[in-house]
Amino acid sequence: MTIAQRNTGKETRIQREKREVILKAALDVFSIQGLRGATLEKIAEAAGMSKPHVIYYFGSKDAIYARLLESLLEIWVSPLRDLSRDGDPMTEILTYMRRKLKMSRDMPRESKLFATEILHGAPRTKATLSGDLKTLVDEKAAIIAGWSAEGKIARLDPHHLIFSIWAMTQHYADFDVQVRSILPETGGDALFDEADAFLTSMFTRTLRPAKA
Amino acid sequence: MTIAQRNTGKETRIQREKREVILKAALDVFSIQGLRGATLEKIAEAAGMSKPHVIYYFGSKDAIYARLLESLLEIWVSPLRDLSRDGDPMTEILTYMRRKLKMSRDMPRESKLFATEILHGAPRTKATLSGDLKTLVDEKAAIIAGWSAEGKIARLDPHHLIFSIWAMTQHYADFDVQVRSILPETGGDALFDEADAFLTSMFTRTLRPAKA
DNA sequence: GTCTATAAATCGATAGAC
DNA sequence: GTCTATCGATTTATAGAC
Repeated sequence: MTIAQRNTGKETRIQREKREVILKAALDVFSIQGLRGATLEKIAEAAGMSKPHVIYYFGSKDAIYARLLESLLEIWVSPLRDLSRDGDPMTEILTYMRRKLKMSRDMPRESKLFATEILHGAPRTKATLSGDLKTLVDEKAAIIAGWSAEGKIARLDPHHLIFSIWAMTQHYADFDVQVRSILPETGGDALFDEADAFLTSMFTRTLRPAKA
Repeated sequence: MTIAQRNTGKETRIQREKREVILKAALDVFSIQGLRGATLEKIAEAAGMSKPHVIYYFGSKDAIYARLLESLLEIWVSPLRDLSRDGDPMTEILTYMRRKLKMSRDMPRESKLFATEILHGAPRTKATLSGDLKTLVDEKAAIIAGWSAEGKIARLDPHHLIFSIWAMTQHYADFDVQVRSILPETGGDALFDEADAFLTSMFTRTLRPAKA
């Protein structure tokens, strides 16, 4: 009997640490190979334990994948959640863009995992997308639309503005292989410094209200 | 013995049509399920023939996938190839963006196939990315840099400008499930009309040269 | 060329010893 | 809790009849 089956909600420190080692290893494998491309053997090897041991802690391969997605979702939307009606409009939006860009820099595997899930039709997350996520995006889009109406930023579709921030920041994580193949060798975080400068400039020009 | 093995280069009209039926079916399956998620059985079913028949025409599942990628690459970069030094800078770049957006609208499966390949590390295309594609992008980036230097468009990093066009146009194809989950029901091509308007506005403001 | 039947390999999950 | 050994299901690919 696996822990997953008889678990009553509590777990020891050892158990929690084991789970974290497995989740970390699984993220490495899933983010590059995808759900079907990843095998229990590769995950077990990356985690430094045997296949049955991995199953013992999570019950199934799908359960690991689902757990990863679930724990990722809240972190993933937190920058948008922090966008506040009370701040300076331009600062709020640029800060949101920068936080998303930093997440792409610091959590590329998480970004890829999420991208693969949506790319393949989001079978596990579709309900969340059209539920909680839509609610959050609509709420923040309304704030941005308000700023537009007040003339504090340019008039533009707030939903597509949010999409554009997602697209451009996540692009540097999801398609890093392509980006780095084309760009001259940029050591370390230089790529993201360049991206920050470019995106800051682009969104500043896009958002600046037309002269009255 | 399969056709793939004894093929000497020539093929009949019937054979070509069969291959195209299989490739079309394979694109449907691969683009949603990925390379490992797709099975020969699903491809055969979508193509209306038996599993061994599919193998008979292509030799292996991987060969179908590789062929799809290969035939996609040239079409995929053709809009960038057409960007001309001799045209009006703003028009050339906006036209490029629109052609990419139309490709996302009309060829979403191809976009997803390519996205998945790169996302998973581009094991089959990495050489092309850092070879032919890099050469092409560098060449077009130099044209854009020239326009910037002449003051015809704003000063900005031409490579990242090209990345931003890729990111934002392909986003509507690759992550359509997410986009459509969040946006109010927009029938048919309305989504892409909205995207066109938004991106035209965004890139116009970004590219407009600062007043002298 | 096209099929049914099946071989061969892979993989997720389980059994059971320790 | 952790392992080795292995089952059972899935899947790619082949054999061989027609």
